Amino acid sequence: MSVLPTSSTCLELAISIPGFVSSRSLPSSGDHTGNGNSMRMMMKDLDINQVPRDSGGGGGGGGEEEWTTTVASMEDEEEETNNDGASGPPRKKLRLTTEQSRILEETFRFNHSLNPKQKEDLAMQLKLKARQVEVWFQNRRARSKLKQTEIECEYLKRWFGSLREQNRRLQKEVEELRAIKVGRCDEPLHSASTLTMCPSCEQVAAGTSTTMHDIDKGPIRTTASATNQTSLSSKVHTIHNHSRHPSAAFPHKIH
DNA sequence: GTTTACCGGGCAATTACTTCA
DNA sequence: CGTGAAGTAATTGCCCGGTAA
Repeated sequence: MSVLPTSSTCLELAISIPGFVSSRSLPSSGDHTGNGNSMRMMMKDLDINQVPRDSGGGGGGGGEEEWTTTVASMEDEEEETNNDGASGPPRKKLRLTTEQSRILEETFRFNHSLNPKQKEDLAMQLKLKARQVEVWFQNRRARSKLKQTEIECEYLKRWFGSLREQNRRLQKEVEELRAIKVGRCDEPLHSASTLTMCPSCEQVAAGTSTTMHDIDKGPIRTTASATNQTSLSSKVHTIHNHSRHPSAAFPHKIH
């Protein structure tokens, strides 16, 4: 795992987390209604599979116009119209009805991809083409993944920020300890009354002939810094422990 | 058993259309 | 009314696994 700030002043991250799998399609009950379009759709519950037969005229007539379903016929028309050159008619875009969207979302909750039979059945139920159902699921998976990525990115940004803050505090503490060490240059180095080790380092030291940790090489605790809430060594240990698997602690998962 | 060609499905990137503020 | 932003349906191109020859 590496979290590399692209710049020191910016929180943009270049992240690579070995073994971290980003939101492998799981049934979702969360965000599927989250797109802002549902409100628009509610307000304008128009069956956009249908277009006015007289596309040129009318002008705001609206409700009384005669509508004709284009979905089923669009493909047929495609084959005809595609022949007449590169500049064919402008691509018409389907807008799903609220009911179609609801059913698609409902299906997506239980199944993030469909087999051909399911696709065909759903298409028939929704009066859409199988290809349209397929495209919807494809786009829906992409949206789901995007949302998950955004959440993870947000989390990593916060994590990076707290690590940076932690690092800043530790750097400061190191400076303080260095200052203390320099100030005591004259004193004997084996002053056990003023320098102690953290328990784990003490164990290691007991098995060796080490009598003193260099501040740059290993943890050291002074009576002065011990009066602070946490020692440098314990902080280092904390960071070791906490920093190892940040991705394991992702609080939110989109399903 | 291995290689090759073909096919279908999924995905990323992109385009294009629609709606709204 | 024109415009930009946002949302999303649709397209394109590539990759990969399965399968038959």
